Parts: sequence; structure tokens; C-alpha cells
Amino acid sequence: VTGTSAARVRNARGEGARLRADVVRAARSLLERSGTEDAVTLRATAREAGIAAPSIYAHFADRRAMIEAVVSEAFAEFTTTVIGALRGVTDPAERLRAGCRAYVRFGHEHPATYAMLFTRHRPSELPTVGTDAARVFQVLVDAIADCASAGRSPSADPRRDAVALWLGLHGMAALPPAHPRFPWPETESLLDDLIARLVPIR
Amino acid sequence: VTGTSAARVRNARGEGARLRADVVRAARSLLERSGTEDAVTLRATAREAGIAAPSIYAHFADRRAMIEAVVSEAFAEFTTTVIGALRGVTDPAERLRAGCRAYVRFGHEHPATYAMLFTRHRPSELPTVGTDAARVFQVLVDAIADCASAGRSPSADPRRDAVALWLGLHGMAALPPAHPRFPWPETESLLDDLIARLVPIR
DNA sequence: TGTACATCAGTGAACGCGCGTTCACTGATGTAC
DNA sequence: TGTACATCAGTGAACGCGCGTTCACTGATGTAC
Repeated sequence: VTGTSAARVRNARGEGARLRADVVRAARSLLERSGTEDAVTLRATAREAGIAAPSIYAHFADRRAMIEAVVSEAFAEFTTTVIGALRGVTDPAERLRAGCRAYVRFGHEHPATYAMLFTRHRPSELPTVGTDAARVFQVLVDAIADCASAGRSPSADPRRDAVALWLGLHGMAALPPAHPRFPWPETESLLDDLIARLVPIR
Repeated sequence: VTGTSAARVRNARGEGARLRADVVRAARSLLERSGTEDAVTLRATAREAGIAAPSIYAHFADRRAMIEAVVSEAFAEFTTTVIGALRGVTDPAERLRAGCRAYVRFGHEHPATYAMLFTRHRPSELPTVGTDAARVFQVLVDAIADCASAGRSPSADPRRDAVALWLGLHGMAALPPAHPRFPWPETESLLDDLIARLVPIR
């Protein structure tokens, strides 16, 4: 029943918006601990954040809005992580690999969050999800196109290659955490192997 | 509130075990309709099956046992479907493709069921899941090994190839249903493309 | 500098709901004599 | 063939619980005069 055990200190005047970030953070940590979105209830999130349940209504219209904020922020974090992994890497083939490694690592480090982003949801969808997914997809397309124009890959259709690669990356990100007892090969070499099969690079 | 609208006829004496099958069937249909395991409550399943909630306890110890039965039966159905698709196909390369097609088709036709089987669950795991997954995996390994020994594939390590292929198949089975707005290429040709990249076949 | 007041960041109690589960039961049907 | 009884397939009412949400509130802090 103890959430964040330290008794909360009330935010100073004008700093009330901080609670919003605290709530999202609490929901994220609840999500990862429980492994499922359905455990992220309003009341459990409030407990986790060390506040009373009605306080959440100061920042979110209802539970759905809170969950949507969690999805949005998680997707932004995912996108930032993948794009950030490319920074400073100049060799085009290495850039592609760095992006792929970051993608898969995110899935392994935050399995429940990854599943929330890329696994089927309930009827009502968030527009941001499609947009964010498209942005990460474009990173793959560009990385492959860069390999091709640098003469490092014979790729004639980077979009098509990126689709195949995305399918493989999703498998690598989602399947091992879901089936931990399966004798998976070592991650790093399996991923290199997978990329080599899906997008030939010289 | 109307489940199967036809009023249930009570099972004849000695036929009480039929209700077990009815309950599992009702739970499966509820799962696919709602898209999430958490909607498969005892009471909702009872409504769907047209019985009173306590009647479920004649066949299952509790809700968890009921869900486990659903998972077990769904996995058996999945395994049977994939293995059944190989029957009558003699050419080794075609056998492999037939198995892959059946795998992906199952994912597209029963997205919530597929997600239940291959997506991360809560802490407590079913032993049957690991076993069943291993059996389907072995089908892939054998199909690839057959291609190799028939001289149709240069594969030197069918197990390794099968891991890569499984990762791709999971992507193909899970990602398009989860992101329906993404401009996916046509399924059949995308799958052939994916197989060709992952497991070279002559 | 002092005081009244508005505003802000939250809280506690209560509501109605669907849930899993338990309990005592009902009524049809087969079986023993 | 008739009747008492056991068994079987299932039911209705009730429980305690956690949930989302609403409501009237509290108490600290900045601001106007």
C-alpha cells in the first residue's frame, strides 16, 4: 500500500503542473512493474504517486486521458532514444545498426511499454501512435537509403527493405521478453545476423 | 446483456461436460471481440455462454483456470493449424512456405488470440505455452532442414535460420493487425519476400 | 507594515458498478426395490 | 409397473472489494489596499 514511501511535499504555488509529470511517471513505473496496461488504474497510479485519487483530475479529464498521455510520452521517449542513437555515428552501415540496436534494446528494457506501443489496443486509437511509428519507420528508410547511396548496399527499394527490417526488429524486440525460457541466441550477434539477412550491407 | 440469444437448453444427464467446451468457446469469442484478455471476466463469459456465473465453477477452479484453459486450447488450435497446412504438400520449399503462410494467417484472423499466446503475460506462466511454442518452432527447423537436405537451400544451421525466420513471422503476424493504418504491402508477396530474405531457397 | 481576500494545490468521504466467489437451493432424470 | 431416492446440471441471492468519478472542503500562499 506504500507507494513512493517518502511523504509527498506539496508543490509550491505555480508549480502545480509538476504533478502531471509525476502522475505520468508513476503510471509508467506501474505499467512496467505489472506488465499490463490494465493494472494502471487511476487509484493505483495515485497511490504510486503518493497523492489522493481525485488529484489526478486536476491534470487529466479521466482515466483514458491519463493512459493516452502515458502512451504519448512513452512513444516520444522511444523515438528520441532511437534517433538519439544515430547521433555521432557517421558510417552509414553503422548508423543503421545503431538505430536497430537502440530499437531492440528499448523493447528488452521496457517490455511492457514496448508492448503498449506496438501491440494491438482497444478500438479507440491514438493518432499520435501512427504518426510516431511512421517517424521511426522513416529513420529506417533513410538509414537504408544512405547505405545505398554510399554504395554500401545494393538496395533498390529502401522502403521495402525497411518494412522487412521493421518486421524483424519487432520480432527481436517483442518475442524474447515474452518467451524467456526459449534458448535464444545471444542478442547482439542475433541482431547483426538478422540485419544481414534482411538488408544486405557491404 | 443478451449473450447467445437462444435460451440455453440444459445438457442431458452425463453430458454436463459439454458446458466446459461451451465456456471455453464463449471466452474465445469474447476475447476476439474485445481484443483483450482482461475483458474475459467470469461473469462476462457466463453471460456470453448463456449461463449463470456460478455454473463455471463446476468445470474450472477459478477464473485463472478458465483463462489457462482458453490459452491451452488456443495454442493447440494454432499448432494444429500450422502443422495441418503442411499435410499433402511434398515439395520441401513449398512445405516451408505453407507453414509460414498458415502461421501468419492465424495471426491476422485471430489477432487477440495470437497476442494472448505470443505476447508477454503476467508473472505466472503456463508450462504448456513454452512446450507448444517449441513444437511449432521445431516444425520450422524441420522444414528448413528438409530444404537443405533436398539441396534446395544452402542452410548450414537450420536452427539458427529458424530463429531468424520466427522473428520475422512474428513481426508479420503481429504488426500489421496492430498498426492497420500503416501502408503495408500486400500480405502474400511481403511474406514471400520476407522468407526469401531470411532463409534463402533455390 | 498589516490585514482581508483570492487563488492554488490538493484532500476525504461518498456514490454506484462490475467483479470473483460462496452458499443454500431447485428441479429434472435415472436407478433400486 | 410404481414409488422412493440419489444424482446431476445448473440457479439466485448475497458477500466484500477495488474501481472511476463527484462533491464539498481545507489550508497554505501570494496579492491588493
